[in-house]
Amino acid sequence: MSLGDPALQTPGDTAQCCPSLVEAPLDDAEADELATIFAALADPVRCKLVSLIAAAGEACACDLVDPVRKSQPTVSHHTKVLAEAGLIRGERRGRWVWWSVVPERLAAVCSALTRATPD
Amino acid sequence: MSLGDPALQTPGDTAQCCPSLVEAPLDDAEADELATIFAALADPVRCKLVSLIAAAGEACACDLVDPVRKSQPTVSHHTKVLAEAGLIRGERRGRWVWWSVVPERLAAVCSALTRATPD
DNA sequence: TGCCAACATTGACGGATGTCGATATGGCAC
DNA sequence: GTGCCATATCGACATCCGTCAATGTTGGCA
Repeated sequence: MSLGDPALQTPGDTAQCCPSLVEAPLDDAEADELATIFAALADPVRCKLVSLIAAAGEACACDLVDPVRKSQPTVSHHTKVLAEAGLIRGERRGRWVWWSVVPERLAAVCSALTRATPD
Repeated sequence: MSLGDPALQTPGDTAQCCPSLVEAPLDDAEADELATIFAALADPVRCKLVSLIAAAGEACACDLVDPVRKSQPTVSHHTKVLAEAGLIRGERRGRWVWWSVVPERLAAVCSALTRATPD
């Protein structure tokens, strides 16, 4: 149970929406949830991976190792973190895994940042 | 030089805008810049602080310690991290410091997340 | 069946980060 | 001036996290 289970499909219980950062004070659980999502983006290698995948539409994992100049296990670790945050999604095709962004998830994070912000 | 200098005013060289995460592959500097901003939000205490300040419009530092149940030095550390990321801004009034969010900065982060995202 | 390629997992290491007590700084009131 | 209060900084500690070599697992191909 290595490739199939944890990160490849979008987790069923991960709502696309997330609590608003600016509407009302967060409780502990909401703060943890938001912090986890932001933590997934709080690494330059992972930012690069998202940008590579987003710019290409989708990207094979084997094409991500060279651009970020990290080892294959390191890249695999980072894609797992991003996938568990619901930001990217992987699909197995033969021996390869193709990654794509989850635009609704990115939009939900965006919404959490600005909802009810007084301009 | 404790209160005035580093974090209280918005740093002049911190642009409100930030590189897009999804338009094109990021170079090293852009990835570092974005990751730093997200890292500022990648802690549940800091998420709570932003939500408290945003919900109140502005908030005195002395009113932030109790809600997050952390020590005063810890809260001061977190507000400094948020201010250095340009997400909040502090203003000294007498003995107190009043914090407010920088909505343009939040909007810029939001924009980086969704710009050119195919929906 | 056996081999190989792509990807995931494990274990270990070093550096970064959250936390707090103690202390320093700055400002107001007396 | 002295004393007090709000906030920032420092130093130390424990924990978390990014990284890689080694290894495991899965899928295609001969």
